[in-house]
Amino acid sequence: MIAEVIIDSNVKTLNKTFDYLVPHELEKDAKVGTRVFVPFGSLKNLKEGYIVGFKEKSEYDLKEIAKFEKGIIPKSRVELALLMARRYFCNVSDCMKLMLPPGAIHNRVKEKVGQFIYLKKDIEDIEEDIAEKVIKSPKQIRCLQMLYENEGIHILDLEALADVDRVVVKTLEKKEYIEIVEQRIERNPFEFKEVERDQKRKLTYEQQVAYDTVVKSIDEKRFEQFLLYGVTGSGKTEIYLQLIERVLEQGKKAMMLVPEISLTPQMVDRFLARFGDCISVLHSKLSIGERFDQWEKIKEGKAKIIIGARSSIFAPVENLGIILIDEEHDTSYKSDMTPRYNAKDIAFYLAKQNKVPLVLGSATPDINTFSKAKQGKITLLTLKHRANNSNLPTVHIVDLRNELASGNKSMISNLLHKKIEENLKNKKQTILFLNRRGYSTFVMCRNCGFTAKCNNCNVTLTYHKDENKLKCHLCGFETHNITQCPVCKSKNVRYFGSGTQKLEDEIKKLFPTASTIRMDIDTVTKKNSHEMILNKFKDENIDILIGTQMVVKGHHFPNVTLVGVIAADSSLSIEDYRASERTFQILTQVAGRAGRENLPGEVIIQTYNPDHFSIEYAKEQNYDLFYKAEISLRQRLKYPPFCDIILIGLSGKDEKNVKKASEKLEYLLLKQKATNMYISRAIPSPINKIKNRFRFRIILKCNFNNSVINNINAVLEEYYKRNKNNVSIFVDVNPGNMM
DNA sequence: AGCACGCCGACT
DNA sequence: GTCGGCGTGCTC
Repeated sequence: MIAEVIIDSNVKTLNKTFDYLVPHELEKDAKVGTRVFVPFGSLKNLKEGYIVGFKEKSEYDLKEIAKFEKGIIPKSRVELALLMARRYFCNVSDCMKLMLPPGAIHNRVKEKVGQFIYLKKDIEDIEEDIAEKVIKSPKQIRCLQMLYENEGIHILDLEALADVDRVVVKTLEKKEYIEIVEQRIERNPFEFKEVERDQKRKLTYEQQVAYDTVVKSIDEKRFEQFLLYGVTGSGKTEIYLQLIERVLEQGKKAMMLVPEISLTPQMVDRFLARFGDCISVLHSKLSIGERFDQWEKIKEGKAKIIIGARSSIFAPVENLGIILIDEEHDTSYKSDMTPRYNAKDIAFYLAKQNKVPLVLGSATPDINTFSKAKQGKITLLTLKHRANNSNLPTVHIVDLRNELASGNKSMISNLLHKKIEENLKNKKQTILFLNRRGYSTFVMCRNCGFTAKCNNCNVTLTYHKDENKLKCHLCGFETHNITQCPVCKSKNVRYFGSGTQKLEDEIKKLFPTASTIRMDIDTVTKKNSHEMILNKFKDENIDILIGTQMVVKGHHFPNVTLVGVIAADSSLSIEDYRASERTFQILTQVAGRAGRENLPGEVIIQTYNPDHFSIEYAKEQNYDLFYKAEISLRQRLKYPPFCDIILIGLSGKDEKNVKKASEKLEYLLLKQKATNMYISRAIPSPINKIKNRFRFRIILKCNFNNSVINNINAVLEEYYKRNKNNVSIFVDVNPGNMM
């Protein structure tokens, strides 16, 4: 028996299978997807690898597989990994890692075991011993009596409950009244949670139509893509819940992806309330051990519903009945690390394979998705009305140019100031949104023009006032703040560009009596802290919440009636063809935070571009008009969805080497040039140095299809065959950001 | 990536 | 003679 093995390595020249003999006695353990350890070359240590196939004969002089590991990757996932490697231009082993249980890569995660206590004698016998004073110690008696009701309790819980020491329990063990048994514990992230069970809600007519359409595809066991397009509050989640219920009734499982940030306890609670603990949640806040247990629960088929962020799409779920992607426009579905996959593409593949529906939901769909819906490639299901009939908030646009002209230099316009004041008086809450953390975005010497830059990256440093430090937001570099210019020694050093810290400072000055809370990466650090801040804001009725991106999503605060967008232009000015789309989406979402129940909401958007269409249509909260304007622009400029953008990035420590490498690659690409492909020159990336690595890039514009995939793979192969240098290359298809 | 191999100059 | 520098090539 000969196994084809993929070696665990990200070295490009090793991205192929190697043949190994399977020892006779282990033939039954060898399956596609088995993790193995093999002797490789002249390496001292065994190399990790994965079996991806078998063959009868081999032209090589074969070595034997040295070690097998029990855990295997399902065959279907191995196939997926092979496809992904080709499509995302990376090594198979990079993709295979996504399919492994969490923690299986570095620190070996084990099943968690604990000591559990069982009675070894009958209760009557024990009571007799107590009566006859065979045991006298009150602590021991308390301990035993506690066990009458709680047999199988964890040792720590017993100690706490009976208020006794470890020695007491151990003594009872020695006297053979109890036994201590080692058992596996499932690390349950829902522990201590008691959620009231919730009932199915009656669907509105619109919801019912959407539900019925998807159910048809479920019942007919047929792949179909749906876009559930509905404004905030139109009841998308209720449809998800009922579709999942339908799938469960048929004995199948459901997978739902959500953006990492909206994977909040409130959302999970809603699922727990409806379905109990047959759900499995995967997200970054879980410990590796907890994630490992969730993975096992899925593998064993105990989890019927899997909810998780991007990487959960690879969870080993069998017998899928539906895949749902909530907030499908969210950028977190695209990975910006190798493998640079898009979870939506993977979901599409899996749904098709399993012949099940794929439901994408959003209030502000991705332009590409909506375009497909318009073309009929995706079935469009529209929810026009808010299920609770609450009104959309009133949106005001403030032209910051006028503000400046009238002498207001603060970050808060006169209108926003007035509205905050009113809100404070009425004891209503306010959210202020500014998508920039820190105090000032850059520090400059007014005398000679020197700006403080990162030592390792070609970017300006951000001033953080609370630590009095300058920080690099790309690599984490920190240095002390400067008050004197290091070049010309002038003391005329000034701060420019305002972040959330400065905003908080200003608010405290303008409204000294108001309570504030700030939420950005700097305040969200410890476990659950994101949630803690939001709960504090809600429960303690804090007047003003100041925050970045993360305040935008998925929460509803019944007492928030005012939302202020401090600088709507920050997302508009980025060098990305999706700048308008991002701006519209974020403004619409942030507006959705205001006035959700019976209270009318108001939104104030401050901008230097009041006439920009993404701001205008965000004011009207009119996605359809925004789409029309944006799609015609994209068509004219030939941007997605009218073509795909492939970014080939090169980086290395030696600038000359990287430049040379990028030019060689450009040459090879031009030589192999497929028809209808635009190939840019090899040029330095917009940020040409990150973490001391110089960066060059080549951009391709074309229709990304099989022949393009073959083409690029062939070019890369030729490049790697001829070049051995310290330049690393990545290929990103429709990257999440263009920097 | 690692590691061996091989070719070449320097040095006990 | 032999030690070690690095360029090249292979890993089933």
